[in-house]
Amino acid sequence: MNTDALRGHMDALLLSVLEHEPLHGYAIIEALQQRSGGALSVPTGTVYPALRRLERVGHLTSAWATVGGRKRRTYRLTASGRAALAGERSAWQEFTSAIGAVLSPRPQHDA
Amino acid sequence: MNTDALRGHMDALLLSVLEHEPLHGYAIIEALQQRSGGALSVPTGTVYPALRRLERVGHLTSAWATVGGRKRRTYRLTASGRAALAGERSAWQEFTSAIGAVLSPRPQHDA
DNA sequence: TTCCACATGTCGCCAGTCTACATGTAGGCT
DNA sequence: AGCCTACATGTAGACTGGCGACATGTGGAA
Repeated sequence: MNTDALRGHMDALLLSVLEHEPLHGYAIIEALQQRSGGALSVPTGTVYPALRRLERVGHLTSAWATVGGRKRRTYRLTASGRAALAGERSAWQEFTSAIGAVLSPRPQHDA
Repeated sequence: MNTDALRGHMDALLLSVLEHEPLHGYAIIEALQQRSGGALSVPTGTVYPALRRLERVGHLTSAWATVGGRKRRTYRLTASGRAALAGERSAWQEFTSAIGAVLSPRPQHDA
């Protein structure tokens, strides 16, 4: 799976996966894959820039850590990020219900 | 509503709205708006090029008609378009379930 | 020493959506 | 007559953001 249809929903995904625990980029990618049952394979070229963008607008903060000799940049939700997540969730509801309403197969109208 | 998050789902919307009856561009825009309960306002600059693209790849055919002195280009689903619609529908299912799985608020894990 | 998993990052491409503009008819209202 | 709105189609160009490909480096196992 995984067309470029994710467009516009990446923020929601990233914020959601960071809701309960701070994670670093690589772990975020794995978390997305696991949570979606393997359906989502988000490439690094998408995730890292997106994380930086979310930090730039204040929805995330980051901190470096070294674990086992590996450098990680760990991201954490801010209050603003939490609010944004709530907004993304309701936007997602509206979005799916709107598209779903159009897409749902309706029986051929019979007189 | 209506961000550019429609990206990648326009084809599905257009094919779906044409499933049971041929329509012309202007009517398609109105149909999308009605079916979505007013949520979708797709601009002409999106719809007309998209229709032409779908015709180019063989999912639609078009024919001119004059109704009340107005020229209309009426689009109709082809067999290929019907197949594409089925594909779009199942892709939409997969898509929403994948994103939904990530987005759904999960309770804070407590020991 | 080779290879893979871990880990982060950038650059440039590109598809597709949107804004704004251009064009024209029909019909109602004043 | 003149104006406005709904109907109807279309294009050009800007913008956006996800993606593929590349670059870099560590730790550990074979």
